[in-house]
Amino acid sequence: MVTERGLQVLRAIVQDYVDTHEPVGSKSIVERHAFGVSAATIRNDMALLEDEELITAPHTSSGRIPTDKGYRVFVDHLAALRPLTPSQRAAITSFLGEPTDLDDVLARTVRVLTQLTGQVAIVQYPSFSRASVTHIELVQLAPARLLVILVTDTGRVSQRIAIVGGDLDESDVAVLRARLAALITGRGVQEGSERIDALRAQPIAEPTRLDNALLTVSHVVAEEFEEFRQDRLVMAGAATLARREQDFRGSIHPILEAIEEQVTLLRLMSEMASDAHGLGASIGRENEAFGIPEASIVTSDYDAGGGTARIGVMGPTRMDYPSNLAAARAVARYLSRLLDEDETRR
Amino acid sequence: MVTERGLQVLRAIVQDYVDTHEPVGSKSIVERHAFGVSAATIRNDMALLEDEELITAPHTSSGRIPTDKGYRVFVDHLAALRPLTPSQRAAITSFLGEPTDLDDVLARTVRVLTQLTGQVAIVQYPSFSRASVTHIELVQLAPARLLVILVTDTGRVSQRIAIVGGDLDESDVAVLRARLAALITGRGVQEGSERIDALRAQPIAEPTRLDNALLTVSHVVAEEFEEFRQDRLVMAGAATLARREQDFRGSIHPILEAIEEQVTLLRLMSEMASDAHGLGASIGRENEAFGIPEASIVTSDYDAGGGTARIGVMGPTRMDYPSNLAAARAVARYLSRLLDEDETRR
DNA sequence: ATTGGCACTCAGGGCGGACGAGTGCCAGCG
DNA sequence: CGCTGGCACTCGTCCGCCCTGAGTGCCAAT
Repeated sequence: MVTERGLQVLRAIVQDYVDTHEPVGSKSIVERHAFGVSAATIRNDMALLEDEELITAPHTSSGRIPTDKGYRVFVDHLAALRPLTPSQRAAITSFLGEPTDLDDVLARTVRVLTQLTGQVAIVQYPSFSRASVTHIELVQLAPARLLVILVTDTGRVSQRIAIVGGDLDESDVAVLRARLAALITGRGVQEGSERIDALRAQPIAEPTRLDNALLTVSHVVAEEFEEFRQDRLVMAGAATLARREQDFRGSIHPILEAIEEQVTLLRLMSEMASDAHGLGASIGRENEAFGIPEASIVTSDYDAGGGTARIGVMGPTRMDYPSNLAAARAVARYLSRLLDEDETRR
Repeated sequence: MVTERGLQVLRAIVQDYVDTHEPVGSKSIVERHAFGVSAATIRNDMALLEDEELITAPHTSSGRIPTDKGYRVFVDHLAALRPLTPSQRAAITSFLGEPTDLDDVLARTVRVLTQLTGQVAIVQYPSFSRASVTHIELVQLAPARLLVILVTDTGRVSQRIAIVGGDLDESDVAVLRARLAALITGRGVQEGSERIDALRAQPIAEPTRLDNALLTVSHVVAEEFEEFRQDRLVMAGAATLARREQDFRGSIHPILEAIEEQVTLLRLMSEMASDAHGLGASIGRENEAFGIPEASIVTSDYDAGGGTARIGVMGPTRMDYPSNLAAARAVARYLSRLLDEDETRR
């Protein structure tokens, strides 16, 4: 059984290892931490920790490094979030500045988060599945080309081009616009999407030119709804990975792949659990199914327009969890407040 | 003076070095290439090439590697583009498939290019500075919030939110829309931008509520014009860099930085010269001012809506120039054709 | 101009010993 | 019973050494 002091030893090992990037020996622990016991005692504790697979020795006569399980115990029970420095807080406020639109806010957010942590930062877009459509607009670009614009109450705008079969005139477009508006404005994404699908499924005996156009456009609208339903990510800080090359034992290739793929990370971010404070962590091998078994991600939930989404930090398993969690939480809080103001002002 | 055979030796060195990633010795040259002379003769030629700083020896008794200058001579005088294999050609057509809008086409393009070359691919958006505005649309999201949408004849759509001082009703929005439309539809980006600036500079003695709103909105329009004037890039294949880590002597950090910065690469891509065939290359230290002295970029121009833009491939100085140039050219040609069809069909 | 020969250089690999950080274990102590 | 100092042991790392081999530059001969 691991004693209370044993856990403190684990904490010390995690902290020192993250600090120095070198296996931690019993002697250096008694030097750097005031345990009030001798190195031999620490060694006994370490033997127990090793039995529990919380730490491991890279080779027989070397210090110990935490296992993934050790990190897990550390973040769950031992980590006290490291409060941000005043200058870090200042950085958040000044960086985020005056927001214009959602894209802009999130772009700034991801930059401030990578700047604070020195790691790859990830920001999940608020889920739009609960959003509702406030406007649909058709703009005729050419006789047979319509720009289809959807706007939701969460501030997201999406546009897509529809190429209809035959040429339309202005009144045709007006008719289409009115019909679609009646169908989906004020509806939630889910409901709107269903109504569009129903419309498209409905067989028409002798479709007019306009019916065909309506079908084409509603196909495009369905695609846009599909896009709404998919969450999106914005990321920054990939360049910081190069500095941490040797932290990823294999190579940074899987990480860069994951960044480029997005979809994988999206799933990972969505599936992670978060605690009562909205914080979460997924450590090392826990991410194996996502192709990045040597990376950890810490996340913090934030509120956005009724729903909730996540921001996170991705780095080597051997990252500084307390600092990164604290940074994510601070930025998430600020972001929630910002979006809330935005909401009320709207 | 470097002889004709000397240049052939340079070509052999470049080819073999790119192939093997190891310094090339005189003996291996006579083995792999049918020069019909002895190794000693090749050595004499190599000594001359070294005098001209076209090749260099990493250490006293080792084979030679090309210098940046050597690569330059190679691409300018010695490189015959390596034709694509049929399966590569097939990949281009099948990947690009049926285009929907510009964003989509370019996203596919960049993916096919990174897939063909195994390097980082870069696609420059067509320049919109010669484009003209076909539509301006205002959508009222909230009493004091307008979504301002601009559409150009090159198919680009931009949207931005304007927050006006006071609340507006529907007729107010209609007035604004009409005034702005009269001002800029049909105008080129340059001219439209000037007219907007003129409007904003015009002093108004007693501005009405609507005048103020017009000013705010036109400010947003000016920002959108500014965005049009800035070119954009889309990139892919960053993950391939990890495989090539040791090719970049220092680290891949500067490359990742450049990818994340975009602005630098944009300038680099814009400033590069291209030859009569629309091909260009910027090699190693020639990119020093852009922070990536160990990378090369090869580009090919493509035609898009009257103007011309570039696609390119970025990789280590020691890249396979003939293949990459050929791939860029093939994709650029296909892209030009695609956009041309698109244009005529519009 | 080309070539075969030859002495020379030097990076890289393998080997062995010294070093030292760190461990496990044990007997003794409070 | 937990803690401690001591001690033998392990093993990775560093350093110097030598050897090998690829490759060079130079030169005299053709």
